Amino acid sequence: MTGATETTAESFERGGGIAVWRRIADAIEAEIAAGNMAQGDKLPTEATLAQRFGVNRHTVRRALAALAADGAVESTRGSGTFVGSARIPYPIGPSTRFSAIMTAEGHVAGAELIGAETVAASRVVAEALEIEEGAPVLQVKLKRLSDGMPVSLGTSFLPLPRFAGFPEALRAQGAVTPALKACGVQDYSRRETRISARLATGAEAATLQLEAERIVLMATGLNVDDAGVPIQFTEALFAASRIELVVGSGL
Amino acid sequence: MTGATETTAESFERGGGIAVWRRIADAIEAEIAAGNMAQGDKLPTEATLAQRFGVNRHTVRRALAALAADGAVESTRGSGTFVGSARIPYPIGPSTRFSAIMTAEGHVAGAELIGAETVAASRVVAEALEIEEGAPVLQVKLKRLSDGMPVSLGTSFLPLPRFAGFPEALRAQGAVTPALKACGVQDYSRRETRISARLATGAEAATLQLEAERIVLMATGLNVDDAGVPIQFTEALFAASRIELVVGSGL
DNA sequence: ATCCATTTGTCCGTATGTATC
DNA sequence: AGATACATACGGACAAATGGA
Repeated sequence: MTGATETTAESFERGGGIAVWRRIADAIEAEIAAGNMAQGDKLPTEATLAQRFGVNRHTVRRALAALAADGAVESTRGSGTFVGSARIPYPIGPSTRFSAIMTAEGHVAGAELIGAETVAASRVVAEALEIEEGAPVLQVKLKRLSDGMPVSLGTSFLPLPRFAGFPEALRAQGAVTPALKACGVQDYSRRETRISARLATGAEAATLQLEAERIVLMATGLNVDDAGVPIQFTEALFAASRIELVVGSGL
Repeated sequence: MTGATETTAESFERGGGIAVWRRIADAIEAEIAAGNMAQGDKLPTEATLAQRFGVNRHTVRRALAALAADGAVESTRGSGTFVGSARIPYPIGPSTRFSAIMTAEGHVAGAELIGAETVAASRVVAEALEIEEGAPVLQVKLKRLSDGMPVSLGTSFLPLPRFAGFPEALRAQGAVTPALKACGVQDYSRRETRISARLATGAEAATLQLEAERIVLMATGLNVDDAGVPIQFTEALFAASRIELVVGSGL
């Protein structure tokens, strides 16, 4: 941050078209991108930055919040603000297997069943699974971990009665693929994935161990068995600061 | 918003574990998701919401900012805050042609060349294009429009001297595919795409006609010609509020 | 075309809570 | 225990854009 210090004393005045906090955010980001700061380096304190840029501490906070949203920096109360770390690549394709992906990347994969209940299929779910609206479906929520850190929060809908035994099998096996196999699905593949991005809700941020106001990538998709029959409509949430989705190649 | 009004008078007190602004954001979002409000409907004013939830106007503003980041709501100064609109699906695959996608969706496509200059290849670009670091490459920036509204902001790197005539061809043709054809590329395909999400920088927000602090989807990828030779390393930015990326099927 | 009330946008200052060191 | 540092919320002031009178 030393480079920007001297030059910015006069340049951050109010009313210059672009908001002051935005210019400060861009300045800090540029400093990081320039390679002046490495992963994990501690930024100056908010008070210091405020003095440096000649603004109120809240104006600096707004800039830091923008950078923290996508993981460029990470703030820890009582400790400080630090330069964020790189994202784990996460392949998306016809055959996406969480455990396989993570172990291939050198991480320890894990899945934790948060909840399983029978609900009536909404219009969207019914259309995807090619069943009637209102028909009973199994809603499964699970959290996926990499090295103990939650990376994804998934909500799946599976048709009943075919997958009535799925939750128990998942609990016993600890992973989705073998649990599906226990329900008679030899193999399955992803037909379509839709990717969007938004901010995490309060509950989502809590389960993903994210601070508030963090960006999540939302991937919704449909899995079909080897006969082409829809078996699972999924919505997976990824912390944008930890994950990067990879599409293509021979996946 | 009428449903939440009566029940929330007492429930938004400070110090309840989750931040007040976050609970307000979730409450408003739930109202919208419940279908009580349609696209384009006007929300109550910030002052009204503040009074309703029994908090300061700034606390409401923080909640609305979170909802505005991903397009759930849209605020206009002097006018008010409105429920946002749906996203346009954007297929990503081996053969992604912007014009074709947009016209198929019933929109009028357009591309505007923002800038073209010769730069030295960075490490990342050089690796992707399989050339030497520091070798001259053509950097092309272009804005893509759908119905006059900017939807994507792309930065491409093309090897030189092969594509020296690309900018002129693009200006003449108005679209990428024919411009590449003018450079001798009969056909090309996408080898890999990496998708991440972050907040737009000040400059990006300006060119995309986005308010500050909006989420963008970033898709970086490599295009290769029919001989498998890398011809274009691209980074495309999409406004998350306007676009939803679609992967898969027979694309 | 002008004025004016309304409404959102930006920034400052202050107070307090809470986690870390 | 105390100092430090980030998190949340309040209040005030003014700017800028809108829209109706």
